[in-house]
This record gives sequence, C-alpha cells and structure tokens, in this order.
Amino acid sequence: MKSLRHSIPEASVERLSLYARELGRLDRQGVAFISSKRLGEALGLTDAQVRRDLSYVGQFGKSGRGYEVQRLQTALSRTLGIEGRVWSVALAGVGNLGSALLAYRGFQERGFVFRVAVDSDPAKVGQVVQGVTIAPSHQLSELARRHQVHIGILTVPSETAQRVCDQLIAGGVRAIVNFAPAHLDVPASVRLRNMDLAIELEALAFYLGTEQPRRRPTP
Amino acid sequence: MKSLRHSIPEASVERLSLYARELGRLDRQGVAFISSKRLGEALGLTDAQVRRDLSYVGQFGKSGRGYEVQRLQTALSRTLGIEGRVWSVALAGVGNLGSALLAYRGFQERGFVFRVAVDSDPAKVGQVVQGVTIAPSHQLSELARRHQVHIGILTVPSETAQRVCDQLIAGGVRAIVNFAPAHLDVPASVRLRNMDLAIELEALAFYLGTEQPRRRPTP
DNA sequence: CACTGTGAATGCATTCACAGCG
DNA sequence: CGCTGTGAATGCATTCACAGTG
Repeated sequence: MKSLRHSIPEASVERLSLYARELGRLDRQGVAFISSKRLGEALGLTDAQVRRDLSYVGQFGKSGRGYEVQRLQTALSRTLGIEGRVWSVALAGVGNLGSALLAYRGFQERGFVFRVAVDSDPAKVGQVVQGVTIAPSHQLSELARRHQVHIGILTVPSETAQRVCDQLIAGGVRAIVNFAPAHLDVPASVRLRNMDLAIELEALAFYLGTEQPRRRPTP
Repeated sequence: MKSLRHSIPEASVERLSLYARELGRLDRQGVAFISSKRLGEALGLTDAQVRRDLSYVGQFGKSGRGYEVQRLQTALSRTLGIEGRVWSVALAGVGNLGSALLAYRGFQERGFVFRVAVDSDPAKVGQVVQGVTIAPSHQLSELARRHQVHIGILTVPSETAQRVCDQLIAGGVRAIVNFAPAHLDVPASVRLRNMDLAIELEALAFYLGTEQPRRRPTP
C-alpha cells in the first residue's frame, strides 16, 4: 500500500480523482457495474487509459462485466485519502478569489474544511466569513500549527506570496495550492501546485493563433 | 512561423508564458541580459529546459552573455499572441468565483478583456459588474458572436456546464476555460482547459498519505 | 462472449553532454 | 572563458494488442 502509493504516476493520480467523482454520480444513478469503455467515454478518456490507471489501485474489474461501482469508488477514495477523513485547510488572502473559495461547498463535501483564514487587511480581521473568523496574517504559522493544517491555499498578491508560503511551511503545512502568479520556492518535502489562470489564457491565445486579431486601442 | 507554432510541445507553451512574465519583471528592474541558468533559477526550472523551450521560439541567445531581456520578451509575446492585441473574453456565471475573475486586474493588463458576462439568475441580469453589464444566459451565443469573443470562461454549476459550453461554441468561441467540476464534450477544433481545485486538493491529499489522519465527526 | 489486466511498442518531454561561438 | 543550441540518451505516459477469465 505504501509502496504502491508512490509508484502511481502523477498524471494518473489526478485522473483517479476524476474517476472517483464520476463513480459517485453513477452510484447515485443506481448503476452497479461500469466498463472501462463507458467510464472513459464519460470523462473523455480511452478505455485503455482507464484500465491502466485503475490497475495501479488494484484489481477491481470483473472479466466480461466491468467494475463494481461502489467497490471501486471506495477503493479510490481510500487510495486518495478522502475516505472517512477530514483535511484541514488554511486560506491566506480573503479577497475576491479567497472569499469565493471559502464559500464553495464542494470542498467540504469531499472532506476539505477551512479551519483558518488570514488577511493582511486590519479591516477584515475579526470578520466571520462562512463560519471562519479572519485572523491577522502574522498569526498564520501559529494558527496552522495549532489547527494541524494539512493544506494551505494562497490567494494573496504575488509580492507577498513567498513570505506567506514560508509561514505556512513554518507552521507545518506540507501541501500548498498557489493562486498567485509567482514562482514559489519550497523544500522538496512540500508539495506545491500552481493554479494560474493568466497562463491558461495565454496558452489558449497561443493556440488560437493569429486569426481575427484586433489592434489594442492606443492609450 | 505557422509551422513552428504547432510544433511547440504543449508543456513548453505553458512555460513560455512564465518566461514572458519573468522577463517583464527583469526588464522593470533594468536587467538587460539573463542567462538560461539564472532565468531557470527564478522559475524553478533547469537551465537545459529553459534553453530547449526558448529554442522553439527562435535563436535569441548570445554566446557567453545569455538572452537580451527586451528582445526575448517581445519574441515571446508575439509567439504567444499577446502583443499589441486584445482578446475578448466572455464569462458565464457571475457567482462568487465569476465575480472574482471579473474583478481581477491581471487579465486586462495582459490583453484579456471581459466583453460579455451572463448569468441565469434574473436578479443579477442588468447589474453592472466591473464595467460589464450582466446579460441573461439565453443570449450567450448571440452576444459571443456579436462581440467576436475568443475565449469563454465557465464558472457555472456542473449541471449546466455542458449546455453553456455548447452555447459558447455555437457563438463561435473556440477556446474555453472550465471551472466546473465536470467533463465537457467539445469538438476537436475547440481548445479546452479545465481548472478544478477539488482535483488539486485530492491529488495533494494523496501525496500527504495517511499520516495524522483525524476521523470525520459522525453526523 | 465481453470484458480486464498487462507486457510490449510507441510517442512525448526532460535531461545530458558537448561542439561551437563571441 | 561562459554561455547557447541541439543531437543523443533517458525517462515517463499513453496506446496497442492480446492472452486470460468468469
């Protein structure tokens, strides 16, 4: 199990999460068995890829019938670490984006609970947003440690992102999602994921190519 | 140039955007030349990777000195299609997340301008957010066509995501960013990128492993 | 029969390592 | 020198294709 955990390719890990979600839907619809082909069709993947990914988790398929939905879902949740367990999350930066994340119900449903929120704006400190009291930024590492925060989410300006990130790490946080458009330096023991919409847009712009360009109005 | 465009590996395209941003910073700091080694250090990449990526754009380095910051930045912006040009963006779903994206200044700075916003809530229709008037959802494809929207951003609930996506495509949009936790079916001519925070969190949970788990309180 | 699970083959992306250049 | 640009080598991820199974 432990050795298995680290042998799953990174790309597959992300898809395991997709499978788990889709299996939840199927289960709610009363579907008991699903083939790799149909599961793949629902998610835009090939049947071969589905089988390969699922093979990392174990052997849950039945020849000629497919995968038992509930059983596979349980196995995936366990592998992903979201089964019967709560992950504590800290949010740094309660601006527009941070507030939107706090308000999103989907996370709690999957076992991710905001326990800490901080902001550098004194006017925001003390406010209660979605049941979480906003604390001042300088308390971040202490609060992270006290609440045993597992995951930190950064929605702060680029200029302060590295500093805030360091505080999370000082508070024992070993997994971070960064929304700031900046590169963060973290030790190898810390897992970092960047969500950068500007980069997504620019990648799309690249593929759109040079068609139908309109001049930017000169200021 | 055209043939070059489609021969750049997808993974490199995303990094080109990183390079462009970092070069902007360096330029503002008055740096005139930068080596692949130092550029890589600033972004958490190896020098070899930086050189390989930049080689897809052209030969802009000078032996023994590195890359001329301004010249390289211009070349990258041109390649990415963000030079002297505006890309029209439509937002579908003006909830918490959608509002946060509308309010974010970073996009406009890089040439992405929201020209259309729609929401299915009649109470929101007519409101002006960040200078954009919210229109009713059923007008999406018509508005997308009229404003020649290039990129659509979906911040709607999963259940309606496919329908709204289809309307964007019907309106001529060929690039879409999807924030809904759902798989979207699009024709091969449409470029789709998914931003799914729940999946990021679950991937992190996987890597955090089984240490320090706390039981979810039974309801 | 309809399916899985997986070796083997392929296709990408990254890294190595070095010739070549100012 | 110090650095780029790039063939060649390596390392991952995906896809093929089929033996094996209930």
